[in-house]
Amino acid sequence: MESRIERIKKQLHNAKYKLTPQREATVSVLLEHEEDHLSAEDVYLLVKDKSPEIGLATVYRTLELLTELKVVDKINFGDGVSRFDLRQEGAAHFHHHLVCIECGAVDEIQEDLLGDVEQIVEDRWNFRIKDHRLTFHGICSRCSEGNEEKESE
Amino acid sequence: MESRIERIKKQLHNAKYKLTPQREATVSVLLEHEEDHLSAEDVYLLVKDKSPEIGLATVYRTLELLTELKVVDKINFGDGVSRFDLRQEGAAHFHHHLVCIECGAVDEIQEDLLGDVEQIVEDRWNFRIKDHRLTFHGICSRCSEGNEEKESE
DNA sequence: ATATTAACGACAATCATTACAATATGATAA
DNA sequence: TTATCATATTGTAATGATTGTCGTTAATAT
Ligand SMILES: [Zn+2]
Ligand SMILES: [Zn+2]
Ligand SMILES: [Zn+2]
Ligand SMILES: [Zn+2]
Repeated sequence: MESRIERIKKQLHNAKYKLTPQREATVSVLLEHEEDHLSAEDVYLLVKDKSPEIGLATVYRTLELLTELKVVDKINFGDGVSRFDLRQEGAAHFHHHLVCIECGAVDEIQEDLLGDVEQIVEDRWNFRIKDHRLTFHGICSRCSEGNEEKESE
Repeated sequence: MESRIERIKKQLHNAKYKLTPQREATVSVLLEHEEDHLSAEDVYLLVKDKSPEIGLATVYRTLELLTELKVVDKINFGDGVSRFDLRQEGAAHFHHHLVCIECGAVDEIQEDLLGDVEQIVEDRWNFRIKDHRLTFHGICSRCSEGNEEKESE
């Protein structure tokens, strides 16, 4: 079976784009950091390790392109920077996020969970849903476990 | 019964802040545009009509303060600016949004709808939810009605 | 080899947001 | 009243993320 990067290459070709060395380096950084939520600057710094001559503008352009092709999703957690998240292969919808207001950790929820809600929205508001963004802000399991004793204060 | 602005004034006082004329002008602009989703710049321009001497920095600080007090919620629809939305009085949670990718309209969903989902997230992920952001992107009712005939093309 | 064109890299420009320094306002104490 | 202190404001400078420009490069077609 072909690799993930091969399939992304095909997606690019279908849309008449090439997988240049810079684009390949960028995609491979994203693949190596699938768990993370990197900003453009983060990606740039990581890509520079492989391809020191790459320019920041190219990274921005590549991320924009990948967003357009829905290879990545662009998301904003409210801290002034856009972050880029590889879309699960074949996933119809973007996954959800848990942002901890204590430690800043960002966890993912791959389960859809919104099926019923989306049905209601489509029906009651007559709105044709194409995409969504769902983020919960709160206290992650690690932070609340560590501080259980403080509850009684 | 006291007015909305009176109650906001009390909230400020409880937190040891004053409702200065500039803050009052800003809040009143927000009240007059409850349906809209204004950026800081938008608010600034509107407030200047009432108080031409107000500074942009003051508007930013006031919006930050109101966000802290949960009088307004700060939201980002992915177009590079933060927008500010008066929180429904007494609402436990922030309302949801429908963003039309055709015409750009932003509609609101005041219903909670997420009760079950939040219960699942709290239980399965052991995450203590404090707030959320839910936005659907798609085609609004007005845009899909107007273009029904195009479906058959 | 020459022309064409997509893609690059370096750097300038833009735009939202924040930081700063000087001034004003308002309450409190001498 | 006058001095003092804290808070809030203003205009402006600085910052930081993102986008635009432009001359160059690299791959492809003629
Ligand atoms: Zn945490
Ligand atoms: Zn994610
Ligand atoms: Zn529309
Ligand atoms: Zn709203």
